[in-house]
Amino acid sequence: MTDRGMGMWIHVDPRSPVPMYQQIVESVKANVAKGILNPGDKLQSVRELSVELAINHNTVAKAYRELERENVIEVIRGRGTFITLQPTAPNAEQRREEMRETIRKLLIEAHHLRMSHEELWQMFHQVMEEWRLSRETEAPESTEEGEKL
Amino acid sequence: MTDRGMGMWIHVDPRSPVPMYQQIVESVKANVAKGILNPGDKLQSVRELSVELAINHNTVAKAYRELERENVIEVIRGRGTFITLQPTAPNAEQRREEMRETIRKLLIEAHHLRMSHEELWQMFHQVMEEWRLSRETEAPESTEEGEKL
Amino acid sequence: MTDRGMGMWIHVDPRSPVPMYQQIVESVKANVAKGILNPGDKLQSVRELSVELAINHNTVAKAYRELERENVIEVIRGRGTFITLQPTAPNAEQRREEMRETIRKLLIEAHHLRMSHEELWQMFHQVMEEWRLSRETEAPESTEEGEKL
Amino acid sequence: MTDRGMGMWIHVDPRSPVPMYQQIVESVKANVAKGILNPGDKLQSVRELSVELAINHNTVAKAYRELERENVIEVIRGRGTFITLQPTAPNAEQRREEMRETIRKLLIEAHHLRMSHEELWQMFHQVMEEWRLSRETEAPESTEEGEKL
DNA sequence: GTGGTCTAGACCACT
DNA sequence: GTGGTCTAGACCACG
Repeated sequence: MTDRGMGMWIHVDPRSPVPMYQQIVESVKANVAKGILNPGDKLQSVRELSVELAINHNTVAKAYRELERENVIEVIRGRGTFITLQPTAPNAEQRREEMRETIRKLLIEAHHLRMSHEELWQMFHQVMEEWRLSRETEAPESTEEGEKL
Repeated sequence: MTDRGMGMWIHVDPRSPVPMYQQIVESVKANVAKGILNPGDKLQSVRELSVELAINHNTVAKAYRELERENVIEVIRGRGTFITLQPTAPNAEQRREEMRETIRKLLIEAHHLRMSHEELWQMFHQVMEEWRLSRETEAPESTEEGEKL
Repeated sequence: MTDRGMGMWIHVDPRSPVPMYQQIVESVKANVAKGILNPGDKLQSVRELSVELAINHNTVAKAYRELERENVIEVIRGRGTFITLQPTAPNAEQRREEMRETIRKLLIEAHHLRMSHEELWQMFHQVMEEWRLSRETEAPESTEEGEKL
Repeated sequence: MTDRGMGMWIHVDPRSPVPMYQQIVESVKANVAKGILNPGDKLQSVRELSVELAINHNTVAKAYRELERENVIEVIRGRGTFITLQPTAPNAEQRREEMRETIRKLLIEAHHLRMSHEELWQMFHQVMEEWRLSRETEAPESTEEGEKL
């Protein structure tokens, strides 16, 4: 977005209880979902990203391996790592059930925060709108920078 | 719902990666949200519950401590533990923000599962309906069993 | 089978081109298939096995994680690692296709070793018989030693 | 099978975890086993094949070296590379033992996929039949195209 | 006690 | 240059 083309979009908080490798996984997936990272885009190498984030390369490698398992990225030997061209999500049904479970937890949390279903509904709506807007703003029409698959 | 009045509604899975104390916390909160547990209802003592679930009492104690911190239950010394009569949720604004963050993660996951926003919307709707129904079914009009505050 | 009940059945060759963590994975799966390790049996802890094999604990941990992903073992927090009671193999269809591919490679290799299909057939038969025999010999009727789930 | 006589039968996937040079080796051996390539047939030169596959020529050279080591092909200086006329497989006994080991691994995998020995047996049978059929279909009675040794 | 995460630094195979 | 594996040793959360 700013100086390096692809490289500015991941932040990791070492003090967070969520493991750093997982923060990386989530960051990459978020960037894909937002259209900041598109199929065929090249990611930084494990070592590059580890330097950028000032963390160990093993931690980045672990994140990349997990992303590969989820079919979000693919590794081309000796060339680097790229966003998968034809993504397919493994375990789709199981993951949908996990999403439902997450929604149930939101309902529980809403109850404890004394939010009505109406308010929760509005929150859904609002976040989805924000998301839609940010997608339109941040996603480049066509990336002219950065190597491609 | 069966033999003990209150006590049958918690299941804990030691195989789950989510810590057992947190499973208990979530179970209790779910029961409150569903109306199975109501303000003033008495909970089992730490020892009772630990026997019931066949787990270490420290684990149950940790869960109760967390629930107390969240103002879901209150301990009356010498009498026992009860669902808070006038619940107030601490850190409300922060927790609402966490809910928004959770919704954002759902949007990301939906993208990777190639779900449209329509479909996600339907999933929200469906889960909320199920929830409403189960509330009406499971929640006793008035609990006749079990000690009250 | 000799001194420690469960603990003698894994060997790992650090000079092999196949990664040590994968050798462990294969060893465990072989032991399960042979009936040496049965559902509910406890495995050595990550640290114990790493000492036994004189390798780093991270390597063992990686193997155990992979085995857990394949539903061969399950971790019970704070208690240890056990052979899954109700195993289910994920990605079954894909793995069957990989098996077919392996068989095709055997056909190719047989051709280059100038083996007739008849001879290959005999090799299959022979190995399966050996296997059946070793299962009957090595599998304990009931394990009296070692902790159980 | 189409335009170049010999040259269209190798596909290499840079995404695969198996090294590209080894994919080439396996491709060539598969073509020989299927009768698509026959003793005396000429292979493309290293440069030609590297252009065709759009990969580095060192990778192709490495594959050819491995094939030569296995006595599948032979290089005639100044004339080119040919399928060996009188193939002899080095390390035959060791390779047969590796085949047995592969079969053992299939037995283990079958167990974990909850396949009976019957089913595995059927899989063997089925793949061998498919193979036989494809041999009869694809193998030219006599190759009329392409240079010969 | 259990497994999970992380670091620092090494070596290797592949392209 | 790429990612993959391994070691040695540390810290943490959980039960």
